[in-house]
Amino acid sequence: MSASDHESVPDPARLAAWRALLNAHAAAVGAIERDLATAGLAPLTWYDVLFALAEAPEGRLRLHELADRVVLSRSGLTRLVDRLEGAGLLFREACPTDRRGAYAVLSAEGKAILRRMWPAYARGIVAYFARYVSEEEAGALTAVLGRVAMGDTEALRDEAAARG
Amino acid sequence: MSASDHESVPDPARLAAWRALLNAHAAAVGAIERDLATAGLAPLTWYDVLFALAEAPEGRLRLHELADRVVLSRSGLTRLVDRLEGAGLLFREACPTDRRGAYAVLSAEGKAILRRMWPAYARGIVAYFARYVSEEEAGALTAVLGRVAMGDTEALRDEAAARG
DNA sequence: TTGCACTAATTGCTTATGCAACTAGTTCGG
DNA sequence: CCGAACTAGTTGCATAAGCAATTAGTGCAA
Repeated sequence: MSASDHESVPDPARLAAWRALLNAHAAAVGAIERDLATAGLAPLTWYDVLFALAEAPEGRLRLHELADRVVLSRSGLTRLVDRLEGAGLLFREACPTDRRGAYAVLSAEGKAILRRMWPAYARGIVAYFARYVSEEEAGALTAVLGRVAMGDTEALRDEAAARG
Repeated sequence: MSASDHESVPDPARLAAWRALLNAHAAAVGAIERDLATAGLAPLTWYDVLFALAEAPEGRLRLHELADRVVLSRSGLTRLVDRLEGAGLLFREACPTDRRGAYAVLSAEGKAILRRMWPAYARGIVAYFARYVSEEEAGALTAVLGRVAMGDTEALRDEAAARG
């Protein structure tokens, strides 16, 4: 490492991994998205939102929490929730303790759509991703990519800790 | 595995890996894209195209090849090339052996932009991705995700082989 | 209690992307 | 040589996503 680099340039191995991540994501997501559309089903982003709600207690989440989980900007989430609400898959509910806020609440129809989408989505995950990944590799991927996904949050916490 | 599953549902380990892939990609790409925009630089897709051209012999590639490399639809690529051509970073050139076709050719200014973007992009890759990945993990990621990225092509070849 | 800095969500605007349809050109069988 | 099937690239249309600005509400500090 030269003095001027400050570790700011990735080495070839990590760079190759980065390019592989971009290509794998684009190929797999693109293919799954196409299959879902062909089958007349909702797009992946809809599934992500409905799934996040289904996982949450009482099937409800504040909009900003939802934005974090599906990794979408606030404005993007507002409009995505608009579309889902228009389709009857969820509804907004005012937050009693904070009058600015709203919950997104999964509706019965939303749950039904979630169940209906899963088989097709699962087939896509297997056909375009899981098929190429061994059990051990899956564990490794989860560990590494989990750290990458947490990056933002972690960095913020680190900075806060350094400051405070 | 039940008889009706036909391996069409991913096991928990691979499913977790899939979700980690989605989240890691969204977080890292989003952060890098934001940093580039803040620095007044071109978006990632521009870099990808210019880079693909820079790698190709004579800095030129047929448009459909370019579409494959950057994993974009044909129409998407047409418009992306429009924007890059408008910015003077590349130009179209008619293909002498196929009058339907065109090359995208990297311009001198395109090369310059590519060089100018790299430091910022590299910093982003390190800060939001490489930082969380060890050398061995990088190798494993490249291998696994490389297979995933190749998926499409491979599947088509397999089918062709099975048919022929 | 009043004012100020902050957060939650939405909206206007701009840009990016895909599908389907189209034009143009190639290729191959008969 | 001719037409049918295919490929290259572009365009119309619809949709998705982000930033910046806006509205509304919270909470802390003097």
